Amino acid sequence: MNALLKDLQRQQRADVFKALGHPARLQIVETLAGGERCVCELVDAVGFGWSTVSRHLAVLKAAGIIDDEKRGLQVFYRLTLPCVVSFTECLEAARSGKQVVMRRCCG
Amino acid sequence: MNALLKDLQRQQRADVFKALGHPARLQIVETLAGGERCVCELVDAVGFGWSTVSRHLAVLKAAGIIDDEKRGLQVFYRLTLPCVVSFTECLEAARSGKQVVMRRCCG
DNA sequence: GGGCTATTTCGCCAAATAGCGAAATAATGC
DNA sequence: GCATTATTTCGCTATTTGGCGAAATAGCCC
Repeated sequence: MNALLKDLQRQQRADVFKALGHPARLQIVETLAGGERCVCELVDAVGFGWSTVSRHLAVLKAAGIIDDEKRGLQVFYRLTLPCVVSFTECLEAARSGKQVVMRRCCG
Repeated sequence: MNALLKDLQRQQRADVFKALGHPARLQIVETLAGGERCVCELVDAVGFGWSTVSRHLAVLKAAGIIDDEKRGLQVFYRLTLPCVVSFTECLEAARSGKQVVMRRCCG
């Protein structure tokens, strides 16, 4: 396989990780694990200003982790990569030394 | 559960993602998936200077993703969270639309 | 169209990150 | 102890990130 293509793929995967590498964005993902939410609910959940939350959402969306849909005045966000949640559970399990079987992949 | 404790846990998980959110570090993890490597091999693999690679390794180690062991003059690094590799495969599968069952968790 | 509400974009500043090369550290062999 | 080799730490600079509030945009209702 072409090395440049591999570099590009790696960069895209790195972008996914980078997007998840911030507590506020992780909390957004956690919240969305419970189903779609409008921005107002996410602002409540993470406790930052609207503009800040909006930019965090844009980062997650650019990485392909979430998706949005406008309905009326509100924009609703939802997880497109639910395996992220399985993986965070796996990380927690690794930290606590518990044995856990990872759930199904998103693919 | 205590909210501050939750915040701390979230920060730690975010640190894991953040550590993985750089192509050079992702390439290091990929390389280590094939077994332990000394720093010189990793420098070859990622194509940056020694000091830069060393700092990337420190970031990965601080996040608990890799571990090191000094033997003689060389320092060998190895993966402590191999599920990271399963997860990146899952991400790749999600991108390409393939169905994949995620392998066992690290815990 | 005008006013209201939900959300995003912009411009700013402070802090963190990523690269480099030089200097410091550590283990080995003479 | 001194030279050599492998690696890390330090000091520097350029770039990116993350917060904010103000302004811009978009949909709805009158």
